[in-house]
Amino acid sequence: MKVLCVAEKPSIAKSITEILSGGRWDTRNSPHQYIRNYDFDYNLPPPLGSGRGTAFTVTAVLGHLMNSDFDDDHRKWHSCDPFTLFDAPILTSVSKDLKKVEQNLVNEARHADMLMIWTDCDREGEHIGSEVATVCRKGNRNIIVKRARFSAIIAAQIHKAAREADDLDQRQADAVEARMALDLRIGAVFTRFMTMGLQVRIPELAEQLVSYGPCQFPTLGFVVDQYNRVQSFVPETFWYIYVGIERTDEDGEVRTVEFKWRRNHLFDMDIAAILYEQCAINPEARVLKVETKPTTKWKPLPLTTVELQQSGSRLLRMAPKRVLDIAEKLYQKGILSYPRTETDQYDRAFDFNSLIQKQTYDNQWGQYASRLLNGEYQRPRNGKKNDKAHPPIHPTAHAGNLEGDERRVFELVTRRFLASCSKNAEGKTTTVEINIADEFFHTSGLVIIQRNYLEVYPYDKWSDSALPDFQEGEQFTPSVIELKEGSTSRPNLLTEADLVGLMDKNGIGTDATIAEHIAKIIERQYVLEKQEQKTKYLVPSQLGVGLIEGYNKIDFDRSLSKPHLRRETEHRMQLVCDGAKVKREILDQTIDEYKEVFIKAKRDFEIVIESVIDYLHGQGEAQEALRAATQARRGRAGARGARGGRGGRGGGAGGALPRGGGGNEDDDDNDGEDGGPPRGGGRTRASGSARGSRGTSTRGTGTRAGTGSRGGGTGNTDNGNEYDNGTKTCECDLPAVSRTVQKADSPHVGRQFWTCSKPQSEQCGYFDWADEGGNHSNFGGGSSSRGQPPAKRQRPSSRNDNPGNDGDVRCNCDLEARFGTVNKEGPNKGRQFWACPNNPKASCKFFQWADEDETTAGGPSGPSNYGNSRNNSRGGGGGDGGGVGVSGECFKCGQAGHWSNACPNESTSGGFGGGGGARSGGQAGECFKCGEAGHWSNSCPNDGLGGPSAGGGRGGRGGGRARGKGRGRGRGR
DNA sequence: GCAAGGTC
Repeated sequence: MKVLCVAEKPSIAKSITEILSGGRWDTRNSPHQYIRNYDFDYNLPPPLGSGRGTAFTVTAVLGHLMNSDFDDDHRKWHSCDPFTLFDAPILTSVSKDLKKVEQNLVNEARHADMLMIWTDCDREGEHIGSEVATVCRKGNRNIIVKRARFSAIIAAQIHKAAREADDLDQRQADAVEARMALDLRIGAVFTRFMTMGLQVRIPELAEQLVSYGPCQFPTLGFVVDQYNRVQSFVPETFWYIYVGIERTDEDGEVRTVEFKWRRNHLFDMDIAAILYEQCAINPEARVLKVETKPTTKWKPLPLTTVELQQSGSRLLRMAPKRVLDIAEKLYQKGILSYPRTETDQYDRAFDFNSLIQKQTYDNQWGQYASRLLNGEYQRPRNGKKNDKAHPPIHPTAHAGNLEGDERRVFELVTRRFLASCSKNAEGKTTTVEINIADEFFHTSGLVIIQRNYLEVYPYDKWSDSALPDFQEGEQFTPSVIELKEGSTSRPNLLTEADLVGLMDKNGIGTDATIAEHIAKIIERQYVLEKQEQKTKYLVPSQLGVGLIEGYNKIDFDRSLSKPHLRRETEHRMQLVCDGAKVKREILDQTIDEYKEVFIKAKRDFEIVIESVIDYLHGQGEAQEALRAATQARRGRAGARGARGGRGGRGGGAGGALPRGGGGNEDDDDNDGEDGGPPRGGGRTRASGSARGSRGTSTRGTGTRAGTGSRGGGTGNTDNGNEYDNGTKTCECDLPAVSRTVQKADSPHVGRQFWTCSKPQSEQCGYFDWADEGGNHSNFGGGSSSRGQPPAKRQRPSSRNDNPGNDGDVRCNCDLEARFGTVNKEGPNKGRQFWACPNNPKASCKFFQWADEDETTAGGPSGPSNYGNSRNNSRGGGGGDGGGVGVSGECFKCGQAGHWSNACPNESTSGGFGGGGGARSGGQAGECFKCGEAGHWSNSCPNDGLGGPSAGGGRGGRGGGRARGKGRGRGRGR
């Protein structure tokens, strides 16, 4: 009996060998330079083995073995109409550079009785496993194929996986096959169509590749959206009372202590002026409270791939892709752990000691490492993510001879590791509250008691700001009382770190591919990098904005530039994994939908062309602004013009985009270097001193929150901006505010969190820790109900805005149900419910009242304890207080549980479904250059006659959908 | 000349 084990990568093959062999094995080279074959005996008990020594060989592949492409008739760009690629044959073969890997498998399988597949336990791994099986059967038709499932490289699990190996899960492999086919077909169809369509019409683009991909386009969409947000921002003036007092501090130096107004600032100048006058007339201040509390600055969480890319980009100012590439190199050198991990918690048995020991030799952090070993060590915090395959990224050796960027990445990872093994920083915050003429003001100071992790982690800033002495009851007259004017400030463009966060949250790409997608849209010149002071921002190019704006003008049901289409694909893959659908069904359905999108895009492509031309050459305000925004870089790129590769770095020449703001890595308000994109448009900027202009509005108090996000909370996510852009939004759909835990006896004192901005009595109960990434949707976890091992490559299959749903209420799609409250006037107003989180088309229609026994609902699961945890986490009842709330009712009938376009109470049929019919549609067969049928553009007899007749509305699916647009985007100037 | 997902 001989067993051939195949892992997804050489490192895992080695780990498995070390465990199963008990440390004694022989090793042989394979035909491939990176792959070795390990031989040893293992006691594999019945039924799989005989219990006696079984000959084991462990080897590996290097990820996917096969690649797919179209057949010869369709591979060449001008050989066919792009539309035919929706249905053209796809050939799958072993990639050229992996032939030696294939050869090794065939050789080894020849002598084996059983193939045991040890690929990673996720969908992609299952598919790689099926490829391995296919190849091994070439060498041995009768080989028995088994699948070992393990969720961590831990001895007990690995032995168990070997003994209990079962079968490959064809459903998961099918789901991946569907994804591959869809990505190839859709990418090729749209890329060829756009490239050829734009090339013949726009001379500057004559050699430009204009690609479309289901990940790259939403990525570009994020950049354009934020650019538009910046452009459409209108600053608002506000007024506030400034109070300052000069005091002598402990060192005998006179300094001004500034007090903040409890009302923060007012947008109504008249009211502010009245309140100011009262203070000016009666300026005596009285100290109401002096309170000193311990405060903590939390050490960073263990490092994931996404975090590494974000913090590398932000702190080291390197492109995320470069950070990851370097980490990969360091991994191959054996000094960093595996750099692609979603895990931010360490296993219990993790050996911190010896790893810290290795760092004691460093001349920068060596001493600190020694101190950790001598008693200052504290176990790292646990994050919420665990891919069950790899630990957080950490140094595995000391490397004193690195240079340049390798050195910087290694230093970041190592300092982060040591910081995570340290104690939190501790300090004391003193808050002083005073009142002047019934207005309240406060100030606070910080005294750091123990820097702890900060000593080794200079990337986090926390500085002393001790206050002079104040006594409760003390009275004094401030040195300054002024009415000052300020204005809300423009949001920033996205940084690469912001974009990584957005993509991660919206399920675009995986931890390993996110950086590549960003690099791709830069390479395609959809996006430019713009250096402003220390920070590099992403500006969409004229081409990028032209494309996105052009497509946005076409009335698609699902925008090509938003994340929803990709999410839908993910969801359908899950349906295949769960057995609810078969591969063919989702392929047919998705391809039909994309055909429809394509037909529409083709029919209206003139709109896109004009949009691109407009942004390249037009004279409008928006066009000028964009030109100015990209000008600085163009100048640097010199004579290379629009095409010419990526410009280098360098000092930005300003450009027209106002304000960049410094990097936010130094932001003391942000615990750590994580954090999403700029928070809406709400930052405020003070300027000037007392001034007498008069306003007329009668706004209330508080910071204006700028553009916010997430549409109106009424559900249908087909259009608008309703992806997660990192701005925290509470259940009232208002921008959440950041606060700090103040209770001295709380274990979380000093920790920051997000909460509802309303007064306490009206709060919706929204809550989110600021240092936990703030993503309250459950990213994967047990992805399927069928008990598969957890996946390494997890991703969200849908959004869920309920902070309390920890997964115990699931809909029929096996997604975490969405929690909502009926807001519509009627008998059910205020009642809470669970519903399928999916968009209407894919919804399983699951619905369940939160206050009813779940057996009355159509739901499959829903343990009966859903009420407790939910209500607790939402702040213990108290009513929603008439806020906008999470609404989930149909527009037409007012009932919850479905959207208006799937309203069962609607008499008209609605016009969904569609399907079929459009396949021919008269779309195939015309030349791109002249629009005539019967020849392709490369042999166009009418060449040189001008543009194609892109319009015409030929064929296509008639019978349009009776669906309102309601897009409401635009610039809002 | 297209995509996205693995991996060295």
